[in-house]
Amino acid sequence: MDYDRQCMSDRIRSVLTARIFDGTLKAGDRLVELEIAREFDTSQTPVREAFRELESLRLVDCVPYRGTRVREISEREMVEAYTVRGALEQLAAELAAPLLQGDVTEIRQSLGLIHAAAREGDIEAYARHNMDFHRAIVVASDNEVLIHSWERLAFEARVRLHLRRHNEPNLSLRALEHDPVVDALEIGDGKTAGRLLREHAESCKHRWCERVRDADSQTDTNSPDVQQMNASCLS
Amino acid sequence: MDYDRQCMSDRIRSVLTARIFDGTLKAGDRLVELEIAREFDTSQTPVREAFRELESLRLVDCVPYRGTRVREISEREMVEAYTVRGALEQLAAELAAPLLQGDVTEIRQSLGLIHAAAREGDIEAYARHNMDFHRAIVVASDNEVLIHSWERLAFEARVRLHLRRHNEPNLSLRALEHDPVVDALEIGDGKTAGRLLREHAESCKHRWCERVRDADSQTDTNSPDVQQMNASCLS
DNA sequence: TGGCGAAATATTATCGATAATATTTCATCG
DNA sequence: CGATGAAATATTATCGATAATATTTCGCCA
Repeated sequence: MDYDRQCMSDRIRSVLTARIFDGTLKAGDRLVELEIAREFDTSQTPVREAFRELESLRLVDCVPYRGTRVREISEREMVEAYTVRGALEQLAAELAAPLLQGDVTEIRQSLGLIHAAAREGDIEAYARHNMDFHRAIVVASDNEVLIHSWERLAFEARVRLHLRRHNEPNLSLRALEHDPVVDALEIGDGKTAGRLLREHAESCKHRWCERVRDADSQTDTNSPDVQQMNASCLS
Repeated sequence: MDYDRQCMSDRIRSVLTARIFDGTLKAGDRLVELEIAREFDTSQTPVREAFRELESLRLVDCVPYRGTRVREISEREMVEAYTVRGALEQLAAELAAPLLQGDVTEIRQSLGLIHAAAREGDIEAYARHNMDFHRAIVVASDNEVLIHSWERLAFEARVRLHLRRHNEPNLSLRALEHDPVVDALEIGDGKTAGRLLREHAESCKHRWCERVRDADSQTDTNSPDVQQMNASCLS
């Protein structure tokens, strides 16, 4: 049997997800069912199903009889997500440390790629490898529910949003925060690794807040709205 | 405008959710689209949309061209969920404590109802008020992302499953674990409240594990499969 | 008797059309 | 002019039917 079978609705969902992640679809953009149906040369039905899934991933908002739009990610939600992420990754590190038994080769490999991307100033690559790094730790916890909860934060979108906000002045400096985490995991010290990861999340959050404040004060007179800000970030 | 508008698919979703929670639909049960469509006197389309939402709530499993079933909740997943729940509620307490400013009236009210239900041996009421208690703390964190992550654990189903596993020998004793949490919150000690909540989740997890072990050793010869176990628990 | 494969059956995935609802346009009136 | 509301338009929600796929039944043969 063909288990890789893909329904039309699944294809549509992945394409739309990718577009939201890569910024082709910006926060607030309207998604019209028949338009997308035409694009995929299909009927309305699979498009609607795709929308429902995107909605439960919190990537879009559906309002009955009024349509579907790419969800705004408010500054507040961003901060909240960092907080939750910190707690989940702390737990992940604590669970992962005894399971890894000192074998952090995979995680250290991601770390190497992070540093390389930082040196070259490649923001896209940095974001990707950064996600891989954090995901590797979460997956190492071997707790499916935790992995699922973490994935649902859809941090990928948020990380890219974050890095594009302004050109990160010092990507390499930021990358260095990851090193002691791996060192702690290697010697099986989950508590320390967890604490460091949580602090890392907090420091990312604070950097984000500072930037938003800076950006707001610059454009204070004519554009104080978060909605606009997010739209431009994702583009 | 009528913002309470309910689509057919939403109605179907809520009814099916309720049936899964209250045990009318048991783990493993098949859900046939046209059967449900007939029952609600509607077409297949809204039923399918409802299924998609239930799937993203992890209440059912959909396999392309093979149908939809109520999801099994394995023993392992149960344990994993307790672990994640502990971490999320710990964070919630830490965030909530400074915001509550000593006002724990609502939380203490839930606690009273928990004790009352425990005294009367009313398992349904205990489960309900227990959820209200924990939710009240999570909501008090005022972190939407955290609240959402916690709700998604769909702990309601799991708590009922847990309590019905066998008649809880001492509901009142168990209820007492909640009291020091509220005391800590009242004096603004979020760290302690959080630690206690996490320990509470751990102790629930361990009680659960012991029971599963007991039940397994009893029926060891003819029914060692978790699948069957969960099915009967939900009934 | 038991395994194999083709028809029969059951069910899901998708379609094209229509009903229900929201939004826009625009003529009318004060 | 600006407000108002009815028609026109756009879009979503649902329908009934069909195509695609999986499962079952059952006759056939070794």
